[in-house]
Amino acid sequence: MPELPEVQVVVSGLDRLLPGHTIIDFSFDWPKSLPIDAADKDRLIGLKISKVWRLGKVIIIELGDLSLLVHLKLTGQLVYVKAKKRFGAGHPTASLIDALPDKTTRVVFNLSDDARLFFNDLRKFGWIKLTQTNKLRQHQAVASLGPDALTITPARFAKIVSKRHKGIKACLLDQTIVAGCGNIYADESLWMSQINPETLAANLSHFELVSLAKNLKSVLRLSIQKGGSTSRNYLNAQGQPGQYLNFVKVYQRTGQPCKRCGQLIIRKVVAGRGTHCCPTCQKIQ
DNA sequence: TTAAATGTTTAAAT
DNA sequence: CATTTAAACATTTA
Repeated sequence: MPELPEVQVVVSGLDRLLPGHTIIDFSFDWPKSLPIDAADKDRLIGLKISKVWRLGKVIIIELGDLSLLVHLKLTGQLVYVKAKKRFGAGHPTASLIDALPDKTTRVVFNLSDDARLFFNDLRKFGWIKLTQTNKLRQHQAVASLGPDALTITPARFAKIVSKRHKGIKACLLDQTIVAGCGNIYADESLWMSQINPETLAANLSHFELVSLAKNLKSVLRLSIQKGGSTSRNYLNAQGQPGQYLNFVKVYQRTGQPCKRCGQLIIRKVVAGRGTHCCPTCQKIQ
């Protein structure tokens, strides 16, 4: 999925498009994508969307007293369609540009003014859950999230992370430590700060952790500015695709030269995820 | 055919 | 209790 920048891009776009629309009805063909019962379904009909925002990677569509929580996981997308206008982002598949619904469509919301919102999810890991807005932060999906990666101060990041006795990449991916970072931006920020992803967080210097936090924040901001990493088929409100993947330093550049020293980028599994790094700059082995 | 894919949760082991 | 690892979820593409 979509990490923080992609989620932020979706949220910003939808927050300009969805508020004011009422839910006329909706359907879903995969109950795990929208696990609600008939009573909950009735409660949603007729509600008006008030705003769209996020906590970590969880998208929140507020409908007054109720809210929908959306997690895109690895391959989820949200696509808004109204007449010829289309806005969507998430995993790069043809679903963002071809006719909808398609075979990855799990949920369709029919909205007022002939608008529709599609939740597509090829691998079916994503979900949409219903909660009361005033109990939002107690919902298990967001209750344990750490401070947001985009706004945490480098000093606070260093203080929190330095107490952890696990690998620094595992820390970056742990949403209870910092919320929002995922595999791409973990690799990118670790390369920028020249840190070995397997180093124990507690063994890193204060300087290194501050540097890592600064680089993580700057790469997240750059990606948001470029429309995220949905390189293929993401369309912003102006019909422009996400450009961030044109700027990656290590992610999916296995075998290509390091942009700092020329050594070939390697891939290894760290914290259970494919990890891309420069063996020289990041002192691997 | 095998590996890997922008994520999280859970069980089992250390 | 903290951490690590593997597996699970489900599907497509290289």
